[in-house]
Amino acid sequence: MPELPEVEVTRLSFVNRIAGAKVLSLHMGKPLRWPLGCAPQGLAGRTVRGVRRRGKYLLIDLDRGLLLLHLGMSGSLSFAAHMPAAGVHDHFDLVTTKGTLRLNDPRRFGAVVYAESEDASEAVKLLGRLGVEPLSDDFDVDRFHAGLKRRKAAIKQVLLAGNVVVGVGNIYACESLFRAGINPKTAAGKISRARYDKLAEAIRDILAAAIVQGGSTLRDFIAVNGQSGYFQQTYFVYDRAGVPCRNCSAPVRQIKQGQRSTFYCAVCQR
DNA sequence: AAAAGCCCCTGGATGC
DNA sequence: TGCATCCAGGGGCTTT
Repeated sequence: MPELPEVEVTRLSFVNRIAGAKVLSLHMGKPLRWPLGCAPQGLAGRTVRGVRRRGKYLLIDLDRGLLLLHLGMSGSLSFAAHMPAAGVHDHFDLVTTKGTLRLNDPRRFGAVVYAESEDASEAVKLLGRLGVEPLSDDFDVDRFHAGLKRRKAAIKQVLLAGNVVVGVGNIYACESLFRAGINPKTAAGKISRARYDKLAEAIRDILAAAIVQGGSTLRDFIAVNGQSGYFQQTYFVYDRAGVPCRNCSAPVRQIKQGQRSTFYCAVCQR
């Protein structure tokens, strides 16, 4: 579920509370996407230095090593000084001196992986192929445009792949392409520099606005503070199949691209 | 190298 | 009410 804004809102909600805490214990429930990659008891005594985000991954820095955490489709984190007993979908608890960080993930597409450093193979395997951060200064339109010149795949799927720009999932890909007026089926290499300008701006604006609004609330997403997001109230196309386009009133279309639903307006997006 | 398909898994919505 | 089917915020891996 969680795309970049939801992951970032999650990070912001507990980073200040967990920083400086000492790890007391670590507990795993049912298997997640990958094994943890170390003995859980081996992390006891380490200190949490901070929490960073890279794409949709959260990086929990310890005084030695780090935990890479991914929420998959249905994962959510909570942090509390007094955590209730684990439920059936709670599959990871990091118990610290300041509270417990818990991953609830019904579908278990999420992951928690330990790596000795960001350069260790376990980390490189997950982070190495990731594209540029859309909210950083590195997200440069010239490179965005140039890097996609020879790509024949549909722009929607190029965005989703995450090896050019990270963090743009199904919702924000649909919304960004609508904002930029680009048909999601257009080959990435056939889009002009001027339109990439609009697309980059749309991605930045929409992601930033979604973070400010607390992310999207879908089936599973609730931020750590228990507040749900409000971004979904401003969808223009996502999950609006057949509903009149907010801009031109033509019915929003739903198609499949690479086993994922795409929503778009055939009039506004050409 | 790039593109397309295939999975992993559970639960909610819909339809008969 | 019960049961089958479809669909869902991701993304690594395998196959073309």
